[in-house]
Amino acid sequence: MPKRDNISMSVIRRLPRYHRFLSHLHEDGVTRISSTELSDKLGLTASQIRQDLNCFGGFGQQGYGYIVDQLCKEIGEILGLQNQYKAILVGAGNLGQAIASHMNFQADGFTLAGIFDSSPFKIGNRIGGIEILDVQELERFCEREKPVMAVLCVPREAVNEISERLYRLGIRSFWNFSHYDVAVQFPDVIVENVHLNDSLMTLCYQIKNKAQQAEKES
Amino acid sequence: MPKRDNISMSVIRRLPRYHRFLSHLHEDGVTRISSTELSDKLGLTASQIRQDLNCFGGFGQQGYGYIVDQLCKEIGEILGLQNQYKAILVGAGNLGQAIASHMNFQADGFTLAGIFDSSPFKIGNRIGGIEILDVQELERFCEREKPVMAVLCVPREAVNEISERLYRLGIRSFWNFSHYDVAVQFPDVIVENVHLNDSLMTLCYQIKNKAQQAEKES
DNA sequence: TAGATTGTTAATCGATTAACAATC
DNA sequence: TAGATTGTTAATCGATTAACAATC
Repeated sequence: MPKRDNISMSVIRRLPRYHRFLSHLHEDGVTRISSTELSDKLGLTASQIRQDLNCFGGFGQQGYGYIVDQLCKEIGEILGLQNQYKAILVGAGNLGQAIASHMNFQADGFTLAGIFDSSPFKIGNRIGGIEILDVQELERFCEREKPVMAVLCVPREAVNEISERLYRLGIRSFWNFSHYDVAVQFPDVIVENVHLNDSLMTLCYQIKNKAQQAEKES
Repeated sequence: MPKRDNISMSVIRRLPRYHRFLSHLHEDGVTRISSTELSDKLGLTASQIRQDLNCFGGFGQQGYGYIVDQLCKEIGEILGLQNQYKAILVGAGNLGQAIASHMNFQADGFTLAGIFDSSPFKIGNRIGGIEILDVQELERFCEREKPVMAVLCVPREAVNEISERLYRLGIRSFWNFSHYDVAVQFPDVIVENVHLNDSLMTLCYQIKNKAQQAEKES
């Protein structure tokens, strides 16, 4: 029940953080919080928090603040975490295996339903109770299970081929860990990129920049 | 040799992507490119690309465009990739191991100099030629090697303790994979967060939102 | 030179912050 | 009721886009 229709990605990207903080507050037994207190903890302005929340509805009470538990649940619903969208993971290398075992997909709105790799050394192994299947099984699996999202942990050379194949199998959303941008041209595709290299380079710049600033001041 | 001093993070975060595309173009034997061509490939405006680059200098030639190879190197230098900052990784669980073996730190401006864990089952093992050391060795190691960056792959309960300890050992920058925000209060700390859960939740929202839009239209 | 494309200034757009009336 | 804090409108700030003169 959004009040507005086009919520900007800037707002959306802050919601998981709100959700996380609120769930911790709840765990710690905090029952109510004001936008000002929350803004202190998060390093944002109270104004921004109220603006963000009011994109979706008036969750607070004037003169009182927000009920932690309730607000947390509301944000969870806005994000759609209860949906448990069916996902598959393709590429059970180092990173793929780590993602499969380390992430709590359930808590983030997904169910990991299948893992695929092409290496005979990996096929048949299990990660967190899920068997690694041959990529050749993709077609059969997708027809039966109809997953809606694919985690891409394949090497960059394989990204284009595999993403197009998955598109043909009805998958319209990708969580992409490969070092290259998914190039599926179809307009109805959602891609969330996790470019670890880009993130690391950004950190490098910040370090370099700080050093330069310090140098200049001396 | 930046022309301006305060480059916004919006600009910085686009640089690694430019760098990546240009290095591919270079590999593919492309020698020159115009901002318009580049903007097509990247899904940005030509204006934005020229604005971004001109924060740092005039790297192009009027009437001609940019020399791919040269521009790529310039961006690499802006990012500081040649620095090879010394880094350590703390927490050799699933994710930590994957990061250590999967990432090419060298290409992104860093050298991975040490890996630390507290589990006796892991200490002594090697990841990509680097031995996993006991976290108790941190003090000795840091005094000797003076790393400037730490990759945090520890569970959330440990983040605060470990980050403060690393701060005391002179580390001022963190690449944080733990599900919680690094809370080091000191102002001279640089934190680059990789919140995989947040990313996944954002993807969940986008899927939910698209489904709702489709429903409304029917 | 003519054509192309940059570098840069000005205009627009969107996101954040400030202010305050509404109201619990 | 008085005090507090929201929801919301208006003001500001920053980032993106458009336009064009400079120049290769």
